[in-house]
Amino acid sequence: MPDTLQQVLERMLRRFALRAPLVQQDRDALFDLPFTLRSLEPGQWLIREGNSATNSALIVSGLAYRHKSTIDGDRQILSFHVPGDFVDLEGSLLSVADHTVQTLTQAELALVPVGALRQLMTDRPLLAQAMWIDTLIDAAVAREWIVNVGQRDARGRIAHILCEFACRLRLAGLSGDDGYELPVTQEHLADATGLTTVHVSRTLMTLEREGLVKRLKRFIAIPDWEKLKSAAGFNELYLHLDQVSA
Amino acid sequence: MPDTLQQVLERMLRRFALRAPLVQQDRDALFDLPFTLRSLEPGQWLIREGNSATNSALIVSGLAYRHKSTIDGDRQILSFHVPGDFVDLEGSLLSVADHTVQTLTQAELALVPVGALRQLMTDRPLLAQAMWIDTLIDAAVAREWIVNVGQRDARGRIAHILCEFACRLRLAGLSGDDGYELPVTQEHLADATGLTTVHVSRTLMTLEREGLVKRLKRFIAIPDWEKLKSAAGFNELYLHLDQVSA
DNA sequence: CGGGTCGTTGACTCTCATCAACCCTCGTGG
DNA sequence: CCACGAGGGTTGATGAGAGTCAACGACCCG
Repeated sequence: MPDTLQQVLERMLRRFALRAPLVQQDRDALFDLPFTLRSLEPGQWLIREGNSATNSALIVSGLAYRHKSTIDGDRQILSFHVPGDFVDLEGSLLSVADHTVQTLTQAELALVPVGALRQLMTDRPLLAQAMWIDTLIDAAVAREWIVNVGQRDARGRIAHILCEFACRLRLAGLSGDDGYELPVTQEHLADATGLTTVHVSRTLMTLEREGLVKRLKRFIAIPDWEKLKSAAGFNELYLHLDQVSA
Repeated sequence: MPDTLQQVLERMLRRFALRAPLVQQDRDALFDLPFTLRSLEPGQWLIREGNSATNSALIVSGLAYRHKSTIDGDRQILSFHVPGDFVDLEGSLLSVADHTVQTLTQAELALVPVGALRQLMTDRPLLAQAMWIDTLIDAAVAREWIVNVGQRDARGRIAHILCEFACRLRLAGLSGDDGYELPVTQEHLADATGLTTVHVSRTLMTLEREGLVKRLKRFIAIPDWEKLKSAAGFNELYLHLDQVSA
């Protein structure tokens, strides 16, 4: 068992223990889940819209994202996922996926068969509750994204998504104090915010000129967190951090 | 026990039974949940952003909606809820609400204390799974809304939300074959779609001129379902109807 | 009858999309 | 080692879709 997998599992267990009074059997059952490690190249599919899932995936390293396409081929990104996230837990409960999940970078995944997950959910209700909360937070983030694309202008949208990345990457241990590496093209940002790549570029330039962010390739530095937060109207309540770390 | 409550409960039980092999104890436990019936005027609050919930609410009659406000006072509506929906199930699992829930019309609610719900979730894992699926569908709808505000133009957004209402109100038994009563102001539609009331008005007029909808006050008739669907790019997959009725 | 809420319409403005050119970087292969 | 091409990012010119401001009309209720 490679080191990082161990770390990710332990972090998950700590997270779950915050949410319900787990007993030793819960811990055992969680670690006894069957899984296969898989290493994927950037852009490979985990789930395809219209299919039913055979596995749920725990991200060990790398990033993934979910998206949907409209009839006329426009893509909307629905969420990004970081190491420690259980992607597509809903796949084990819903018969058919309504969206697609793809790796964003090279990634290592622990694939867990949905059958084993369902069994775990019925056998260990407290674990099920803890996992349920993962999906609830996921939903809360989705709702904040509705606000993002529905109410904020381009500057606010980009600022907001940068704030969200800052929080979530820090929690995943992928961010230093000075900033973070964001392995995402401007096209991804555009599809996540409902803007065009051209306008994302302009907006990032503006944010940079205003001193709200600094960039070095895809490394994002945030010189003044409070200023960026207020440009974004960012309120981290929706991340439910009390359910994620102590 | 008034007649409609009985109907709503039975419909809920049938829905849950689709999702997990419930046994008699599950049914009993569900019906033994303590609750208080409450009748609310339009615009009253069920949940307030920043508070923690003491009850979750099963809608017996009437409509409700969830929303969030940005710093500068813009409101984004996140979802609408119809009779039979369990609103804010997440309130029993998350410590603090990240959004507000309000009645849209006069409504009757069965309020269930979160403690009893949590107990039910641990005692009856299959019921918990069935309820979990409610929240997963809710999340799936939220993701489709991201697509709606992120990718579609005004005409598509309004057409899409009208399609969604058509499906959901029909399932709730609130729609005839000719159309449905939509007890929603254009301001609500605007806040749900990220448009202004002025533009919603214009867009509805356009849809009407095109013959895609007919209106009589707030009654919406859809002369040609296929045409409206295609104007909306509507694909009902995201509603996961197989998990809602047989 | 008067006042409030809701919806419609017009005139004007502005943000963001579109189209297009050009740049940089990096990997590949001759 | 350099040429080439692809992917990603920046910039400019122009245009369209939606926002803003304002007036007015319809309806409902006290």
